[in-house]
Amino acid sequence: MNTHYKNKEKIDKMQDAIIKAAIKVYAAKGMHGIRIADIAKEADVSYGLVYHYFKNKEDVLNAIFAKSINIFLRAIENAAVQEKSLEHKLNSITTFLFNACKEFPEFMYVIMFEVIWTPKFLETRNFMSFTRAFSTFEKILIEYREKGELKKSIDTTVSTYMFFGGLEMILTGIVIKAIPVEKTEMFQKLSNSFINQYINGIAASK
Amino acid sequence: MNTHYKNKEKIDKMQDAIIKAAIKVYAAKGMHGIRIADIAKEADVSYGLVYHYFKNKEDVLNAIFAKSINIFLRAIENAAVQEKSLEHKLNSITTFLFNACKEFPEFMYVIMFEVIWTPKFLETRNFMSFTRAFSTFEKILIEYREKGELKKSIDTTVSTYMFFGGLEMILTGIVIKAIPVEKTEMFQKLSNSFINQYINGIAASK
DNA sequence: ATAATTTGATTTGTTTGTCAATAAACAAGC
DNA sequence: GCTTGTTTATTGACAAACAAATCAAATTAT
Repeated sequence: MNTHYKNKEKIDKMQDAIIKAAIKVYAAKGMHGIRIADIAKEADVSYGLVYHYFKNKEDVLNAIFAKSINIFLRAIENAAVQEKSLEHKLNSITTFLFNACKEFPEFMYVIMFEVIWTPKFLETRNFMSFTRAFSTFEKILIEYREKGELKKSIDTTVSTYMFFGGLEMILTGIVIKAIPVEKTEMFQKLSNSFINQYINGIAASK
Repeated sequence: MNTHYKNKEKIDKMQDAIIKAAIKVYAAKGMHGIRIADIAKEADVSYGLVYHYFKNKEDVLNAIFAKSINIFLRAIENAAVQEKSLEHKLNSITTFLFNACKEFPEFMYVIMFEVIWTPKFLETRNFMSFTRAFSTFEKILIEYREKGELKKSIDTTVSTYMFFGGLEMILTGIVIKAIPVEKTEMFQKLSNSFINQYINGIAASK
């Protein structure tokens, strides 16, 4: 029984190491260019060992997907529950993602460029968790609209998509270095600008 | 001389037909799954003929990319020049893209899911034209900010990314049918909601 | 008759997934 | 705590599968 646990732990560790390597390769070569041989090399294990821990290549890819998507989910659902004001909730989500961009750029790269928009992904139940995130967010908006803090006229679906779309595009800009971020404070500044414009719009107030 | 012209025309037509087929295959199988054999079949030509009109597979992909990206560019740069008010400019861009979604969903699918976020794409000068579109848009915002129609405090880079990001996400939602659009009028409604929220934000006015 | 187009079978190259051999980890008996 | 047997991890060479690119032959247009 004790040994059982140890084995499972070891297996998990090894799988994780391989996935980590796979993500690195993925980020460098993309969905198409990724090769088991490269993953093995990056993980510093033999070719065959990858097949000891994963059934096949698809299995590896799915593992990447599954691991990736959970980052998003937890951040959003946490924020939905934990924070009090709308602004705090939004800030909690964006800050989390901006930090992830800063700390695990390769990881975020994979999530944003490859995982989300892959046809394979769109078919899996990973996608379901993605839409769940969207609807969790939309519920927050609806709640605050009913409280009177948001315009009665807004289409919350559109708002939801705008939030994630806008955020994703900015994160993308950062990851591909189209938006330069020299100092760490810049992240907070970007995050604030984003939320402020999202809530208040860009038009000059009359 | 005359024959020369005719040849060029014919070649263009053939290349176009193959690209069109390639886009269809691309939409169905993605960057990874696309095979010359499938393209040939879809275009109803022999395998070898694809290699008569294109140097190799990469050449075909590049042709897809190049063709795709121009749609975006023209819409944006047209709007920048033609329309008068900011709202009209924005509306011109969104309407164009919403219509494209309606009329060529496969095409838009390829552009949004595959072309834009492919590492290969990010390296090419296709990407340059993409950033050019962004900066064209940003210039519009700066112009109207100076006119006093937009808040002095906005970060125009963030606003630009929010616009394209939000728009892209909504278009994505439509293409993958996460946002259902039964009637054609819905497109206009979505487009209006988007622009209105983009300009005025979501917060209730005090 | 000549040139341009079109074909698909063949070659060439690459990558997956298998497998038999080896090493390490572990448990049981002495 | 040492020996032996058994299971599990690890290796890399290899075969099978697959898809790209080539090319000589056939067709069609001029």
